[in-house]
Amino acid sequence: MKENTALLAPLFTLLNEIKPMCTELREAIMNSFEYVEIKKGDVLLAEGHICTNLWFLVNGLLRSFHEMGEKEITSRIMFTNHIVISPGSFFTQTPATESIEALCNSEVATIPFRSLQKIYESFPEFNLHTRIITEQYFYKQEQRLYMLRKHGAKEKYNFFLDNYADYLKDIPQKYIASFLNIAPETLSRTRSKLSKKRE
Amino acid sequence: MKENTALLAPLFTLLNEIKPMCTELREAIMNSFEYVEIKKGDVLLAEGHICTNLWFLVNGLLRSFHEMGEKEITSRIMFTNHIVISPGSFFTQTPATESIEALCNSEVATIPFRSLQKIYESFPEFNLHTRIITEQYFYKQEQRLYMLRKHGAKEKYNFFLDNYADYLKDIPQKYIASFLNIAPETLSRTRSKLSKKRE
DNA sequence: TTAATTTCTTGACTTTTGTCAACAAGTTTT
DNA sequence: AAAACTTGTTGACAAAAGTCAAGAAATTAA
Repeated sequence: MKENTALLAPLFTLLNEIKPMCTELREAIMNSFEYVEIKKGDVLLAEGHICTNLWFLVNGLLRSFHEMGEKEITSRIMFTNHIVISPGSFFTQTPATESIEALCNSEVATIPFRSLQKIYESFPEFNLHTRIITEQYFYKQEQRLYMLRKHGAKEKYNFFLDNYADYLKDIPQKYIASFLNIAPETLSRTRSKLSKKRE
Repeated sequence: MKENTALLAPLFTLLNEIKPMCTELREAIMNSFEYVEIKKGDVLLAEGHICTNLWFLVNGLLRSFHEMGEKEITSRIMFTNHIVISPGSFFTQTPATESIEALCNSEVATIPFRSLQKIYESFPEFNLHTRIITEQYFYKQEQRLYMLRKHGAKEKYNFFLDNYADYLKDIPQKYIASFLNIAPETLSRTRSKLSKKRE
């Protein structure tokens, strides 16, 4: 598990910025994570299953999605250094209403829910770190809500450009469209209008 | 401050269900809250100000909103026993991008950010409680995101009925409309169609 | 590399929702 | 209680986005 040290460095930076952790806690965390390589299209979590693991996305791109009628809605797009769970399912250990899959070959470090609970029991001070992290993700979600309330495909797509520009080429457009809650055709037209303006 | 005992009972029920708290912690919390009565239309937090307080809504109805172009968007509707903050502003103590106001005469118990931090310092175990609560609110927010992705005014309004039926009469329709991200006229028409179907 | 499959683009058309405006119904205020 | 103001309803129309379909472009598989 020594190799975890390097892979999890960004995670530990994050945690130590919140509050430096004692050696024992660091090791407990380190030893609870397992490194996994996943391929494009691999499903980390399938709808109906319990999200028993938390993933730290060491490198790559994931999306969560769920069925809406006949169509598939992309609910989140997660990139390198993201902490990934299906919130409702992980927090309460009940079946997930969404799936999570890899958009490209990715590397993740994963920790089971049970291991995380044991860490909480052994190191109550770790609750501080996860409280802060949850607050941060909470706030990001607020911003996503704000985006969905924007009227106009143009404005929604601009929000996407502002926040996900680096990953633009790696995300199929149909997923971006459903993430923005617009039809793929509408996104296509919006993009072509925007590029004409730039000429 | 004795009277706080009764007013905060629902809050303590919530906290004790997560994990029973020691007497000292209970008292520290109790003594940090201040009881305030607010009137319909009172503004608890104004856009641009820092959200320095957390409120526990003992009784009443609040909404958060922000300007979008020329219009006002209602972002949240909060009722009795809700914990109320402006997330981004409270967590990071930076100016809020939204306002919070009372939709009817309400009673709140309020605790300053600083007092809360002192409690965290004196009782690190309290992080567990707020972590769990943040997780719960996080999940509720996911459901709101799910709602906004629903197509059709009808479906959005039905979501509202499912989740806020009890408060329907106390919330002006124009606020419901902006909460659902539809024009007030559209909501009015949707409602009349629905009531015709029921005949 | 070619064939097969998937994704993206574009056009024509439909549906939904937004906008503006006038009026009705409620609330407040005086 | 009447006047002033706000909120909700309804109609006519405009704008935006969704749907269906066909073909182009790009990916993936053979």
